[in-house]
Amino acid sequence: MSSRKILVTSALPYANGSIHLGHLVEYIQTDIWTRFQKMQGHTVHYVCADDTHGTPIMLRAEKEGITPEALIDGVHKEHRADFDGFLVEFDNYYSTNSGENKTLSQGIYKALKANDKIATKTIEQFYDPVKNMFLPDRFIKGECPKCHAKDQYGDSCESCGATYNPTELIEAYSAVSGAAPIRKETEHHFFKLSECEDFLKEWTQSCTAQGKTLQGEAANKMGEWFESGLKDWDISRDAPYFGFEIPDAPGKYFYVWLDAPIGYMASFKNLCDKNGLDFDEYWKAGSDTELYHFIGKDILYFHALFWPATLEYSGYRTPTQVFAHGFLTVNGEKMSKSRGTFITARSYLDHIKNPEYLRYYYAAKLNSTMEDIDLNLEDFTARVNSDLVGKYINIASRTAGFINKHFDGKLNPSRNNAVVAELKAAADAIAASYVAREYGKALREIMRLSDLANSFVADKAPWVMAKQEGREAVLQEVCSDALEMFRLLTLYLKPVLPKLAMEIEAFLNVDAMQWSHVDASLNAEHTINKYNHLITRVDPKAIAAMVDSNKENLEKSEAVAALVKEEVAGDYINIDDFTKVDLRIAHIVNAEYVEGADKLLKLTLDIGEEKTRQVFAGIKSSYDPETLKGRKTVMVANLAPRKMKFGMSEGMVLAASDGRGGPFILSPDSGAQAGMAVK
RNA sequence: GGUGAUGUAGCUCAGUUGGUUAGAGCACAGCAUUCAUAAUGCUGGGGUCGAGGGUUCAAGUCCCUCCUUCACCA
Repeated sequence: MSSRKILVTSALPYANGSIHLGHLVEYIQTDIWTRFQKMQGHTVHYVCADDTHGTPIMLRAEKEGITPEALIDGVHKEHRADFDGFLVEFDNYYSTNSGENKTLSQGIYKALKANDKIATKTIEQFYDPVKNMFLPDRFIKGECPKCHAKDQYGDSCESCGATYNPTELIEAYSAVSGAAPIRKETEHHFFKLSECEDFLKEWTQSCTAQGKTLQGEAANKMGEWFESGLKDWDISRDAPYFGFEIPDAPGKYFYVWLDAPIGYMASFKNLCDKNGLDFDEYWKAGSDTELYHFIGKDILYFHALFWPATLEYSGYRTPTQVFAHGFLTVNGEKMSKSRGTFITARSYLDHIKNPEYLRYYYAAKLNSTMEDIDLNLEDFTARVNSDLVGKYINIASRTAGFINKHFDGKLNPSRNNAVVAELKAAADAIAASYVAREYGKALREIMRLSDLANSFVADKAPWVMAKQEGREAVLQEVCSDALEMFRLLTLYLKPVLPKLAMEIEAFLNVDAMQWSHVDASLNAEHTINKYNHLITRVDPKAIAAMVDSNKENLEKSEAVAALVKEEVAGDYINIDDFTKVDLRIAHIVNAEYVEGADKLLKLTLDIGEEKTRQVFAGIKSSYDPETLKGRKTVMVANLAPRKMKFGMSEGMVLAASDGRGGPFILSPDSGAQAGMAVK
């Protein structure tokens, strides 16, 4: 067999949250595929990385009071541990916030520019005047223009499902600062996707030696997008932004979706540098190596349009195939925090422990289409227990004892067992199913074969032979044949159950299984080790506990959210919203003018903490600093610190104003001491 | 709203280019078995294949209309 060179990727998880069972569909799907290809003897590299850039990460880090780098470092460790826990075996798991990625992204940008595929255009965008940043749609909230639900996101209404532009929101506000966003012009960089239509039309319909580039459904979807016309792709964002600066445009950064897929290349580059692989062999235009991307159907647009076009026009090879899968539902419904079905990888590992149950179940459900798959928890228990424990493991469990006890572990199989022959004959069909990502089909066939094996044992009834004089040879033969069947079934299941397969290799005393070992056999005189029970049944109680614990985490916040929703019917907030604001009595230790500032005074406030707080307050028009010194007032103590032109502002003092005048700062009655909470 | 998908036994799903009485696993019932961490074998009950129309000697499969559920809409 000729060895192919294959590079495989899974989509990069965003470094903003934990891995959950929905993510795992893809990683398990990809991992099974790569493990299968490796068993075939091909050279396979499976790379992935954390997707680390963008506004949400920048803001979350700020909220937690850490640097974005510290945030993504922590998440990276967590993600790695989760993937390890589910036996997802990356050859390299990297980060998009890497030197390699920066170099590649900038290089690709320059190449696109040299190819006249970059344009600049001034656009108008929402801007947060308090936070001094442009706001992505999802950070603008307001009242739905259709159903008038409050607090809806800038792109669509969760209440009535309407979609609209953020400009249509009523009383829009920034989700970051709460300020009313203003519209502001800014220059953005665009990738001229509209000029790539001919190439993309051809690419999306193309076919390689390995099959069609896109699944049928995906190609249909492309057709739909072509029909509505390709628009240029906005690839820049303004500072502040956590990402890579665009080489010739200070203050402009690459949009996270530009450098994320390049992260595939960067992760591989990093692997090449570690292992002495040839990067160019895999990525140069016209490379005869193979490149496969596993993705969710939601990001098809990025991987079937932007990505191949980016590669094509920057002088790299394009993907061999893009494989999109559907989403996960749990018990037939979208994963839900309140139902406890929003299950994190960690929570599964804590409660169910064995990752191979889930790998098996997903595999049993997976096919090559973009259909959603359902994790039905009752079905999960029944299926894993019946298939894995009842059928498959049972074959060894019911025959190994005889070999260990009566023959000291020594085998003596028959020469031409019909069932063994049928199992071997199925190898090609099973392999074809794995290649085609029809894992469900592969497993159905494997379970059919398991039934045959059990049937064979039942038919021969070795337990009867064990009690009869002079039938030792037949007993040994029957049990040896059964174990040979078990060996073959294990080999077929190895891509799905790698850890169990390793344990069985040790039990059977054989080398690490390769697909070609189908043709081998457990020979006479081969000795197996003592059989220890290999897996136990799923405990329904553990499932219930897992669901409960996921509910628990969220009950509070969900309940509160539900409450808020009800109570906020008018223009009210509830007490929980109010208590989020930490108001304190502040003693004004010092107040001074700020050079260069028209409206600000710099206040030094004592709120009973070790250090005083520095706050910039826009009250210069009403107060002489000298008159403020020594006064007491009220400040918001838990407002996120904000970097201003003149330094950090670590809070906000309260002041009243409207058209009739102001601002007037507040004063507490005598007796209030610095640091007292106001509520 | 537009588009794409989806709807087959109580549950989870197979059903290749239309071709005998629509299949599997689980669950359920009966029998057998007792080697196997209650596992296994055999048998059985259970479906007007979302609804209605049409094409055809023949439709779960092709065409039309409607309904359900889901996703996507950069």
